[in-house]
Amino acid sequence: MARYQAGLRTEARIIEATRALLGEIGLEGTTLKAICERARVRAGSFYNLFDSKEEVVLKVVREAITAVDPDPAGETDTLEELVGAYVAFVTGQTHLARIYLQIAVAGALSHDSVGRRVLRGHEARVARFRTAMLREQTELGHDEATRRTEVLLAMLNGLAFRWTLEPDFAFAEHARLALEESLFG
Amino acid sequence: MARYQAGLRTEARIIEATRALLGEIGLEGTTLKAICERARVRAGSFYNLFDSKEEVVLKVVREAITAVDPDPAGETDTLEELVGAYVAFVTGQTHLARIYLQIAVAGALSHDSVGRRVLRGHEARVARFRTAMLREQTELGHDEATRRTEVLLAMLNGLAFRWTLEPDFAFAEHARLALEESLFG
DNA sequence: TCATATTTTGAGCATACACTCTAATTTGAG
DNA sequence: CTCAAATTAGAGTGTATGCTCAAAATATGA
Repeated sequence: MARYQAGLRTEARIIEATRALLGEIGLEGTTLKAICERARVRAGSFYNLFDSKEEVVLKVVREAITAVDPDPAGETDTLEELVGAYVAFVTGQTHLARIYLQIAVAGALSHDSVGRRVLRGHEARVARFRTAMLREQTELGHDEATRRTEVLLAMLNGLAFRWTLEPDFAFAEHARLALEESLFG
Repeated sequence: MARYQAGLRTEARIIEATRALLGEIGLEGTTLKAICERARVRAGSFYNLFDSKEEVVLKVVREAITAVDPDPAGETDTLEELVGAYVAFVTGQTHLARIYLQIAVAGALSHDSVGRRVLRGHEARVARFRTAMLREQTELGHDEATRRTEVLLAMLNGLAFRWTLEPDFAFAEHARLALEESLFG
């Protein structure tokens, strides 16, 4: 399995091309031909490195699902920091954010394992946000905190969704202000 | 253009089949073959009634986009009624709700006119929710009401999105309770 | 430099797709 | 009942897709 440098570089180019296509054009437009053209590679080279188109796509999709939860090791986050991290991800990693939203809605229907993965990621996020919320509002019960966390995350996802429709939408501002004044603070 | 009954029934079957497939399997799985099988029709019959597959799909998609804003004539709605209508749509018209979310995220990227249509629908909804909000909280300025409306709608879309991942999710309850306690009341 | 492993090529394959065409059947108004 | 119009069937077309394969080109360690 020892590999040459050329192969590793090609693999990286293919992954990058797939990520860009998924984010810019979507699942439908991410064909093998498109990936190969963007990565400047012939089909044969592609299949020397990957078993199938699905393999790269899923690799990138998993990357996107994971990336929605940045710094998963962090234990001392405040709610504000967590929201800030989410905003930073969406506005920074545009491609991955778009892929995440697409997959979560469309991919969940078709590919079952992807749907489960998205759900697991969401549940982990709920747990992390809830911990932060309970630290700041100790009077809340576990269930009540869960409920509010779900609503907060729904709001963030909804704002990301809104920003997908119109890139000029002031995503960060809406998220920040809504957090400040609402029931979540 | 006078039509026979048989043709009208077939057309309805095709539309219904397309709607079901889009809602259950998604855009990717909604092939001509699948539509024809579900509608019990051969390809020839399909093309006797529609110019292209895209025509039916767009017809159903437009239907979904419009349906997200039920009772658009209503003038005396309260915020609570508007939220209730949204919840009723999502939980009642499952197929259309799923299609709407899919299209808004994925379709908006590919088919530009669809993206614009979704955005227009959203803006109309913002206007209607804002009117209701201003009626109940007269101290709010126009901009502040717009901002809060965007957040409220983002929350509703996000909860719908969440419910897409897990049909057992208590969508209606979360929406109702969040409205009651939050900054929107 | 040589030998071997890896990578690249590009023509080509099978399949699934959206769509067409003509002949046959069914409909419904007169 | 008649007959033109509407509908249907289903084999068939062209194209795009994901993918294969054998041979050529290139990289790496000794």
